[in-house]
Amino acid sequence: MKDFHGTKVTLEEVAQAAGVSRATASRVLTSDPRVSPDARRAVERAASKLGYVPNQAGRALATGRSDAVALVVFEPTTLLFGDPFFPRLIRGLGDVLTSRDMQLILLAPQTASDADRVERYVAAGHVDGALLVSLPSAHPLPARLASRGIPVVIGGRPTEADRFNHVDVDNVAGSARAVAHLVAGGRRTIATVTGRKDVPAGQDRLRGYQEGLKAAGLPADDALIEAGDFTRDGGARAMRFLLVKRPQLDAVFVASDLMAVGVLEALHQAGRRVPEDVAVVGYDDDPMAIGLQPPLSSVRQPIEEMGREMARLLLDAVHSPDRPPRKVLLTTRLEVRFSSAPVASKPTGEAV
Amino acid sequence: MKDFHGTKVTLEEVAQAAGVSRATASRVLTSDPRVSPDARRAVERAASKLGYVPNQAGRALATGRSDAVALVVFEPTTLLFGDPFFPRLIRGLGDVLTSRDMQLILLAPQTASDADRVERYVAAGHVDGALLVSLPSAHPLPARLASRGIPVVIGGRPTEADRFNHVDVDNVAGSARAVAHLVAGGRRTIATVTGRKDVPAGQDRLRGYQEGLKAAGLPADDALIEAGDFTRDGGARAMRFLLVKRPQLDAVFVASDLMAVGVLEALHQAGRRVPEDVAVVGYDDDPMAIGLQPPLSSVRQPIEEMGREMARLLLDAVHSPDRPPRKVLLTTRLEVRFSSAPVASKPTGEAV
DNA sequence: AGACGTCGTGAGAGCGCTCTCGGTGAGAGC
DNA sequence: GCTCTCACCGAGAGCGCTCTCACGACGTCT
Repeated sequence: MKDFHGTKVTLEEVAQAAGVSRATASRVLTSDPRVSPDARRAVERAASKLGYVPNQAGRALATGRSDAVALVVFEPTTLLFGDPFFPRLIRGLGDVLTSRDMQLILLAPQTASDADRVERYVAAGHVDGALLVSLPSAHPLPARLASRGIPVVIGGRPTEADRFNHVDVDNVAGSARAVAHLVAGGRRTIATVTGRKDVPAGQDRLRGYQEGLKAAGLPADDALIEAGDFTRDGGARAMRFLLVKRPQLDAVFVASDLMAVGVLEALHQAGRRVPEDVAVVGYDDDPMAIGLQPPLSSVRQPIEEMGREMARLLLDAVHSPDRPPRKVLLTTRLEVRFSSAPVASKPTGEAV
Repeated sequence: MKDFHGTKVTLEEVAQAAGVSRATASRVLTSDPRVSPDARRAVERAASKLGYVPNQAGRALATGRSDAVALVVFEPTTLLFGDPFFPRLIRGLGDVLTSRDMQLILLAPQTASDADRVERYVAAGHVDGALLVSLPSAHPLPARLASRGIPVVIGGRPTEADRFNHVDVDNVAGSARAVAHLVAGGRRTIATVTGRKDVPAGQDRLRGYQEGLKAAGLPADDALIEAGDFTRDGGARAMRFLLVKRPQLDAVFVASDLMAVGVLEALHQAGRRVPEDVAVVGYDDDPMAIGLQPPLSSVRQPIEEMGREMARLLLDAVHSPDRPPRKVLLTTRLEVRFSSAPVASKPTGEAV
């Protein structure tokens, strides 16, 4: 069964060993049904005896496909590896890709020249299509790839939403839901620490917050909005500003759990109790949320599902290139924990 | 300059547009010096005008090389993405790979069948060689790949150390150094929380601890050794056991920073002050070490350098396949912080 | 002036595979 | 007994590239 050679085995040799032509051997290996059981068995035995593995380059050249897709992540590697988002996304992608025997290739361009490399890499036919995530807004790459006829799927909301396949999480609805929950818990002065305003997720979560307030009939107040940057320290800083500007606030919606850690610290330092004085809801449902003091309520995104959906969209696009771009919107779920427990004094049932 | 077509451009078309033969065009693109300036210019202009990108499959088939290497990580994706080791390793690898215009392909086999996939992937010529890290001991993959004539470099200490190229960090020396530092700080009853005994790093760090004690003339005491598992909770548990078995201990050498977090928690809960009552030194110099209470002394490994060295070894092996396996041992550095400050009462200068 | 590089070039083979096309033999249908 | 499927198979083209080889055009040396 095992091979003990150092030299490459070709299909020709397998065919010879099996006593058939190269064409028949190829048919067996591509599981073409038009082969007799005898021939099939002979080829399979010869292949396994010789330790044959089809040469990827030859196959790719003949078929025009590579059976691989690229996941292009526009994020510094340090962040990439710290962020629990990616293992979940990759698991989702893997679910559908491995079932179709396709490889996932991770590319993390760090610089502008890296991005050019990625374009060349993809255009060179290394992969059959590209999945793009955390794409800076108005980045030229998707249009470039599309102009080369390469299937593309974007994770998140792209700038020109209609031109490309994309799957997004409904950040607006998720955030509005979080605010509604705070309102239902008897909170009335609800602040927010936003994400970066230059990324769609940041924008959408802010919009959701505003819509949530409006839906509850609460007044908009710009002093209740403070910009964060998706970092822990940024969250702490924003929270300190909020406490100065609006000391009477009784709840905060934070656009990411990482920032929420900073928020909790700042509240603790300021002597505010959570959730008695101030309720906090985060976003992302980071695994650490459950371990925080107090355990953090958070909006959970269906990341695995997002991965699965992205992979499906891409495979469809590879298979039928002329299909118009599609958009998939996934819904979130609010994980309620102690950090947003209702105020004890005031009755809960006022709203919702 | 920009292209505006959806169809693939071939070298033939570039050659035609430039008014030269395919051979000359190819020479330009492979930067063969034997081309006249005129022809070179013409080809370059035609290529950029048509947005030409060489087809990888064609090139690979003709050259037998793919200009890519695989980084095979035997680790669950969740751990992979949580571990600060990998971004540092990848940065180091990238340093030398990108300078040679080679791609890094990340493979993270999760199951036994995934490992088979990896073997096939590599054997199919997708990559010119493989870098293997956190390889379970006695895993068959390196031998399998080697028998196929595929260059391999292992990160860490492989089971059959002499058969394969590998680069390792001197865990023994690093651990011994940490113990020496504790001794120099006036500590005399030094415990250790080990890593997993089934991985080389765990074994070596324990050995370094033992050698450090012996070098200082301190007695070996098995009750001062408690097995951890490289997790935070495992560290806390091990520390609690140690406190029961040897309440008089005045220092702990912990085989990883993550476990050290648990150790610090357990010590805090037990009412021991760090470093006044118990000094602690960790391993890995995780970025969080500096943010702990108190800031954690830790053994820093030259991970980036390890990556660079691995890449160099692999490229050498790709270039000259018959070279015998080489071994590179890298040294560590001890980052001294407050968690291992010397005891105030006893004078420091007793040893070293 | 002839012999001998050197330089730039094109023709063409060949890398390992898939896939179309045409052919062969066995069985079904008349 | 003849044709007509139909299942199976082999020959061979061709995917896009690199690289060897041979060749013409110069320059140089004797």
